[in-house]
Amino acid sequence: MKNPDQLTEAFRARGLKVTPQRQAIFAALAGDTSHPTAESVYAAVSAQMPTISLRTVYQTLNDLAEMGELNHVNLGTGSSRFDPNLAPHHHLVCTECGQVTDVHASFDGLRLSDDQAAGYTLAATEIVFRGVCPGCQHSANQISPTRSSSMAAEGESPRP
Amino acid sequence: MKNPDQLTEAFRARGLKVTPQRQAIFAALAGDTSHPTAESVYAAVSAQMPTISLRTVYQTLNDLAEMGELNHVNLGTGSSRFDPNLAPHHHLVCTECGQVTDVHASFDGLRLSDDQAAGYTLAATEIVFRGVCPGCQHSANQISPTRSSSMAAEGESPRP
DNA sequence: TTGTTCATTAACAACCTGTGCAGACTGGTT
DNA sequence: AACCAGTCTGCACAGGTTGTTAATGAACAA
Repeated sequence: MKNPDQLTEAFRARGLKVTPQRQAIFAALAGDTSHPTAESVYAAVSAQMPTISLRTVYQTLNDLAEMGELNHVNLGTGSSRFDPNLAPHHHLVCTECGQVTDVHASFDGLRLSDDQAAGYTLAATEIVFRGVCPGCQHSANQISPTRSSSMAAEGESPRP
Repeated sequence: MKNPDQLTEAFRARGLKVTPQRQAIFAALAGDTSHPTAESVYAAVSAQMPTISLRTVYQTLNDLAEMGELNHVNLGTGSSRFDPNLAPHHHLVCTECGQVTDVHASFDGLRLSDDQAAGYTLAATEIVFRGVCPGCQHSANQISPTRSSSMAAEGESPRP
């Protein structure tokens, strides 16, 4: 992800204003590798700027995604996640808690033949590995003898 | 997907009753390769059985998914889709209309090394190819000179 | 056949994620 | 300083999905 100053430039270059709210969001995203949801970005920014609205966070994240400064990923965990990591990579998703981990690996041979492509104009290929993260493996062993309810926590702390 | 009779058996085996509603849903799913949403299953079944409730459709689809007779897929098209195709396969998703097409191809070399797996216990690997389907390519050329609004139609006919 | 248990329906309400909107406000420029 | 396009906020609302409740009905075991 670009650093906050670069994002500031990118906004200015497009005639978009650089407000304190946006800067706070840029700062919250910088170096975040947790694939945050809009809610969790909101939580992080709210700590510094309690008056910011969730609406603004959504708006800014969408702007960033539209500008290509952020990837909008949907991994079936219930809410969209935003990935500041622009390098090509794939994801490992915990089926229990929804945690997402980057997989830095490139896979060759993922090209579709013409008839497999069924006439589609291909734009992107995403690979999602699903499994149980180390944390949930432990919880499963220690606490719950049966299968814990799947993806209840979304990998985030509960909202107030 | 198993045929309706096999699903009937599977339900009985679990002590679940086989009601006309459930049978109608089984029948609607058999041979459906369109990755229907709950709504569209509801629409199909309603044609035969107008009194069935959407709630029952959701219930039965979830039951089937829980039993492993159906895959619950979320491809970021706005609503969950249900895939009766149990054979290992991947998906091609239209970024414009949300249409989903199966890709019957197996890709080797998709194994993660231990450190790439980051301690996860891996269960599944999904590949999603995104692009524009033939239908949307035509519409884009013929009707709208600009980019049509993305995924508005969900690939289904509008609801009454 | 009967009885029990489970399923369905209807009509809501609730929930969650995400967006539309109106009006107040402000960054950046003149 | 003043202006205006662009922003922010708060609220309402929408879409998808699930929970509830009560009353009715039907499957299936005995």
